[in-house]
Amino acid sequence: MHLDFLGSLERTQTCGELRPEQAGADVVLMGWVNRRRDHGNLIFLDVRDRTGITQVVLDKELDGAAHAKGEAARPEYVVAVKGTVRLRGAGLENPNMLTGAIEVVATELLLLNDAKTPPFSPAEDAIANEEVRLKYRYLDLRREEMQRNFALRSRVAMAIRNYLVDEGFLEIETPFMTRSTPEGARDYLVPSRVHAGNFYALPQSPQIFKQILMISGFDRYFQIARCFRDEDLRADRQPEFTQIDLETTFPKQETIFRIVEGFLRAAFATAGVTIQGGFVRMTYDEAIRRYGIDKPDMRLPAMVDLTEVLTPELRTTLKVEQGLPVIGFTVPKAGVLSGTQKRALVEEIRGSFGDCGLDFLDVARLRTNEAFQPLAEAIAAKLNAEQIVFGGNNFTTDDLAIVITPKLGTPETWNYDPQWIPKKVGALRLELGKKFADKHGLFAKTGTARDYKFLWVTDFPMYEWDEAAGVWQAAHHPFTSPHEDDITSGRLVHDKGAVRALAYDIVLNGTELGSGSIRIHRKDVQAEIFRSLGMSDEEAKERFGFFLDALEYGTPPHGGIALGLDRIVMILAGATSLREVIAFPKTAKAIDLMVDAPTPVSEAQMRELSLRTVTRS
RNA sequence: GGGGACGUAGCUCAGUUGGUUAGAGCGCUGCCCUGUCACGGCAGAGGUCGCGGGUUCGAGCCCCGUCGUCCCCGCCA
Repeated sequence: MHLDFLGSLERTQTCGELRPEQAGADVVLMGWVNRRRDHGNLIFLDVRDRTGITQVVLDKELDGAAHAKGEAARPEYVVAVKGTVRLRGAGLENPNMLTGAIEVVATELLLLNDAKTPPFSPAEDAIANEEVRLKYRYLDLRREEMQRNFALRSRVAMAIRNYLVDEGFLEIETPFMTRSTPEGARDYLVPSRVHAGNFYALPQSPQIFKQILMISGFDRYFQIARCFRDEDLRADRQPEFTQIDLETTFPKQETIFRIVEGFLRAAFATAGVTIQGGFVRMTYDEAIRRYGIDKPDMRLPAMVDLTEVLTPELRTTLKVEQGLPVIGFTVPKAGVLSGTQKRALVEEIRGSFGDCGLDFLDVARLRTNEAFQPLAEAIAAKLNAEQIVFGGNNFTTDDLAIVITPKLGTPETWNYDPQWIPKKVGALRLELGKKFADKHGLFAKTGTARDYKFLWVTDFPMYEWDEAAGVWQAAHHPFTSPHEDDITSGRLVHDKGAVRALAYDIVLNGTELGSGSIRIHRKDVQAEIFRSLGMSDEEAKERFGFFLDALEYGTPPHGGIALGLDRIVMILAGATSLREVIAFPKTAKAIDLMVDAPTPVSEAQMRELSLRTVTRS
């Protein structure tokens, strides 16, 4: 195989831009062979780069040398084409291609590089399995969909940068090698060569640094920052991920909300999406009560409390214990279920609840039984009202309604934690929502604005009770400020369970996009929080001494937020895994299949770092 | 740490009750073809049925173990 050098040839156009207006022009295109169609004395080469595909014609009669090279060309060869743009003849246009009205008649073809037959073709729509894609990531990334995802990611990041810079934010970098910060995840550690037995930690977030930057008087900081957390992966969780991290001095919650809403509108605009209307606000308590989760997916109707609807008489008929809570929800457009389908669904729901003391009645079934008609109608009316509030369609027989109530002989569990029932039912709501997604179409990635339901969840509890350890833990991180009146009222000391944090999450379609808070800026309040978490002064000093020192030198009120860039892009790309928007992601076991990391290191490297491996039992 | 799905040709998959020589489409190789665009025609190559063990006269199929990928729970403020 003879390969050509580029010589003095320069690319004049990309493969996606030629139009009829350029007919007659002499051009030079460079790219990969997407497909080759060989008709003997006439060969078509589709040449691809990231902007698109252009059809190149190699005619033996017009140019025998170019044609001969075209015979040798194979998919994924890298070529340079010198030729003339020509309008395609009548009936020969390809309306499916942006460049389909023209073709380039080659006068010279250079084979710049050959290519082994790839394990899968970047030109095909069908995608290979995840393992092969990740091993040959460079080929997978050549696919049009992936090229589009990363172009989108670049535009989104740029839109956010521009917005924040315009709002007076400074982009400042913070260290990758630092010490453990107070997030709750496991750290990735970096051994120190100079200080045997000591380790840096990779940041789980730049939390403390950005607060220090506020103390330093930078007023407004942001960073598109890489963060590292050594926890098990999910489709929406990678061990290293990117946050849009920001902090400002003298903020109200509203200040943060306005900024975030502003850059999200800008970011979505670059993807061609106009965010309609406002961002819904909801307290944590309301989110749990109505959705059973702290990140509600509002594309589905909320749960409704039917406790009052079940009158004592109905409870007797239905054998539902008096006074116990009853929760209902609907799955829109699930369709009228056959008896068999209903029985299967019943079994499935029982299975998902397991032996946990919840039972359910389904309205569709009740409707067929005259004795239960009043209940069915009451429930339907109640669910209907709820749907109208959220702009959905009216409840019809196509909609599946599920009503959950504790069983007779309920275990203690639900009684001891008032959130237990709504959380359980909320999980079922999502499960069924996914199960019938094809029917209701509410999760479809159509790109229309109404598919994006934004939500601020506010007033998270400051503390959560750690049953195992028997102590109160910070629900957010220990620099989060409580509501001012929870401090002045004394609740901070006497009623920890009721203390609300000035913490907020931004949620989109059931995904937590970001989380932030107004921080503590006073040393006395900070000390009180540490004390309330059972942390001694010595311990606080040991872990955060430098930060407590900084707090004493004129710390302004400040607060901020961090949003997952990967998740934002994932949703905008219509993808269901972060791997689709991270160029070189890791597998569920945190392995990079392309570079094959992690690996053992040499004995010499280990010795230099004063490390030895031991077998963990 | 736990649960589930998957693993058969380069890729996507089929493979019946355990029974002859494990198939298809795409891709690949060679030849033919001047208007294709998922080109077409003819011919051909290509298999450690993830790996190890077991049951059996006989295992892609059954059993045990193990590895890998994916999804979920725990975990991740």
